[in-house]
Amino acid sequence: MFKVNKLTDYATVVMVDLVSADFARPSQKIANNTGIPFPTVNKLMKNLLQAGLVRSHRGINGGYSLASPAHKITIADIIQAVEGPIALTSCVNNSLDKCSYENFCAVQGRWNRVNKSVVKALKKVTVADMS
Amino acid sequence: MFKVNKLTDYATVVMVDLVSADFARPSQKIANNTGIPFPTVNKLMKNLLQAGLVRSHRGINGGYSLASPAHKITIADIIQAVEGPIALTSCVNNSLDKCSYENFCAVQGRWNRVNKSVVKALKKVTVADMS
DNA sequence: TAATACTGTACTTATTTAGTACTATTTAGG
DNA sequence: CCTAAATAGTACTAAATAAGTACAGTATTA
Repeated sequence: MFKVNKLTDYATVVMVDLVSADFARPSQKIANNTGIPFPTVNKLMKNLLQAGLVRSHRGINGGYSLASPAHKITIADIIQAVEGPIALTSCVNNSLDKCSYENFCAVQGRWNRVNKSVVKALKKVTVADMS
Repeated sequence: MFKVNKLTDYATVVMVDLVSADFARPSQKIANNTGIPFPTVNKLMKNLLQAGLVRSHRGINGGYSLASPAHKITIADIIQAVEGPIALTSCVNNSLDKCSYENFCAVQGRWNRVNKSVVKALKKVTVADMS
């Protein structure tokens, strides 16, 4: 089936949970709020942090908070944070894979258009829309 | 990474190849034209046939041909033929999966909007556009 | 300085995808 | 009516990916 990773799904739930956080919210609290297992939340937060979607605060009273306003963070951002660049096929420009048929392929480059179109759709929906 | 199956990618290549077929074109010829392994083409054709995207003719001089004009077959059609219903997450209406968090999930139903938007984008590009 | 909470890495298991093989069935043409 | 060409259907194996878990390390604040 054509779908996003489960982790990406979880990530949107986490992000939506953080919308209501006035201060830093620890992973454990996020896990409790959302029902996502604690270790999984931990794993997720690392990705979201590296992508700059959340800010972290260590030590007592530490935790995570959104790095930008909810209406500025898009589904495309979250997918990219968790799964890396969006590339529907390996022949799309920013793909990490390499297509072995590249040299004689009849649809060479055509997927770029599809990819762009999908990314555009994913950029239209924000965390604010999801909550 | 967020991407379609390799088989879906292959399927578009096959469909594009069939655009130039005046008569039924056998799997073996399609395999030669595209570089996709023969057994894989065979597997693919079954999916495309069941979805009604191609027509088949058995026996000598048999093969496959497009069931509709190239500009009426979309990328969304091909993805659905190969991968089943498009459901970005298991909480999307037409998903075959079942979400275990459904009852208390904060983003319940919100993915439907994203899904619709993506499907719309995928319906805009046709086999004719890819060739 | 002790408790809390993030950081980073590595590992195991489960699931999905990709590729292959084989048998049955249909059809055109000699 | 028989044979060769080609699809139809099922089942299996292996490889790749995703999901979940564990644990040792580092920073911060009370």
